Amino acid sequence: MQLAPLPTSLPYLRPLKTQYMERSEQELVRRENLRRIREMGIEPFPAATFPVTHLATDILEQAEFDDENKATNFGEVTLAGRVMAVRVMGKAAFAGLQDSSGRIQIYVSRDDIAPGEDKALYNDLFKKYLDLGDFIGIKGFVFRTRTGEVSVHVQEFTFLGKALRPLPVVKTDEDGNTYDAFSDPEARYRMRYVDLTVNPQYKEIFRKRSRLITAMRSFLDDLGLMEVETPILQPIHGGAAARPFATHHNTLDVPMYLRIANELYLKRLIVAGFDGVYEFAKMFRNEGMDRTHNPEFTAVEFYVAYKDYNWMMDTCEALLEHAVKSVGENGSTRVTVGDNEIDFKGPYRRLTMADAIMEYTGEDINGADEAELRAICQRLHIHVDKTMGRGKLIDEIFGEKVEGHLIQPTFITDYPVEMSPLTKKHRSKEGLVERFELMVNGKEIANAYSELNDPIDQRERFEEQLKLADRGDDESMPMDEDFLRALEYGMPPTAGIGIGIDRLVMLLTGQKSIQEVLFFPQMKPEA
RNA sequence: GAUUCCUUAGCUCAGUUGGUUAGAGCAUCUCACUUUUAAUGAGAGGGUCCUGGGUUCGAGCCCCAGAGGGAUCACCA
Repeated sequence: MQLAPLPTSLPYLRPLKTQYMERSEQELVRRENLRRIREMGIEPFPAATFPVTHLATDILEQAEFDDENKATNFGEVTLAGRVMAVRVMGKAAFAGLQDSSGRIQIYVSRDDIAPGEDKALYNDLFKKYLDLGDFIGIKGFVFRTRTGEVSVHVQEFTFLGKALRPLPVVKTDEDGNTYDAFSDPEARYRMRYVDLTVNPQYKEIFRKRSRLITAMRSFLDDLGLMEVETPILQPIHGGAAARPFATHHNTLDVPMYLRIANELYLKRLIVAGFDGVYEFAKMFRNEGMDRTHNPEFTAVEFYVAYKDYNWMMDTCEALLEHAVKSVGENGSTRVTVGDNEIDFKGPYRRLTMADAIMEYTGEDINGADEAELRAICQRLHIHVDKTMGRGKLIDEIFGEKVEGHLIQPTFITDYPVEMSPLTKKHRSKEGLVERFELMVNGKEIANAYSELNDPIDQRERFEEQLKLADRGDDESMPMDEDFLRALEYGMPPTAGIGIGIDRLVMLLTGQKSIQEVLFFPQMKPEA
């Protein structure tokens, strides 16, 4: 039995290189300021709750003023956040206070915060020992400056937390031009806490992501489905065609895999007698990384008994329309992606794969055998190799010539059986299965089928997959005897779907890279 | 995995044909300033030029290898 490596050799426990490096001048200054604050008898990391009453943005949006520029609809306000800019002019100063909602200007005058003889609170603490990035709390009143900027006149201020490292200082002028932006993607992704502090505009992507998931969840709840959790650590990695992450359970001394899909477990729950289940699930696939692939990604899957893929198309439309409304501007179902405006209002166009290929290439693949498909590929100048079977050839034609044209939400239906080992055979079309994918902006957003519930057919499909594995296909599905046993106990007809959350968020927020919609995208370890 | 580009101060970036002690703005430090707003004015400090080799009298710059990142392509969702 293999021994686990020593914990200190694990990359994530290795100290960052910067800990060994000499501290920069600015870091030394901040540590000295920290010491001075303690010397004044002030705790730079206080424990007590700070009673915030207002957010910056609420004041900026709602404040109304009298003739003396004092706010009429705000009394005493208490805010907390980071100091992001300071402009000291002798005995008075302006600063930018940034909280979770945005940034508001505060006005600090020496004799207001230090009314007695001792001016240390202003001269030392505020002017000298306060650094950009420090957390403070302020109490004061809302007013408008000579130049018209809504500000808070500070009467009391409280130190709430020291920043020992300098934040990048991003400045924006009155024309909206940004200077010294913290823009290096590597630094942004590795230090998302810095990124979202100095580039708060990116927070909106994650707020939309959160709203989208909340909306989908409430839709599925309203549909009567039950949210469930299924294993992430699995003894057999089933439910999709992908290479898994392998790990090992020490006590059981067995290999385990991080799930590449949760489909087979959700179907077991349909067997168990739940009429509808859903799961927002992290999936893990040990494959390439690029701007549309992260090793872990999120999908929502749901399975509903006594339904078929036609019902699922209707439901998918309704779900997406509802979800996009919750994220879009003013409840709109439309989003602008590059030069395209995409409308998620249903119904969406429904097109069989064969009809789609006919429409965009003029080639008829209905009833075409492998040799005829190869001839079509040659006419269309599509590169193929000998290992490709019928299903793969059709998939190539679709991927090369059709997919990219499908900008508005479009259901592509009726896939070749070879590509779909978990899907029920089509009720009337030989060689096809009852499957659809939803294409939006030229990319797949959802994948759904009438679920295969015939255990004998399912076993044959697994056996076909094993043959692929023997030929060297390392993405083929392994046999799952327990899943087959479950089906043998009987599963009702069921419709199931998986919707990729990350790509949907990318679409709805106009992001070209999946890294922009993940808080902590996977990166190589820092050197 | 392939191709290609990038890596210089805390941040954003210059850096000529290979040539003295590597520069700028912001940030930092000192001083002045009670309604400023990319605050301003005066002065100062701050560098593993990604790493390791090599060529050369001399390398941030040229060559080789490596690391990390971006973009494009292939596979996957």
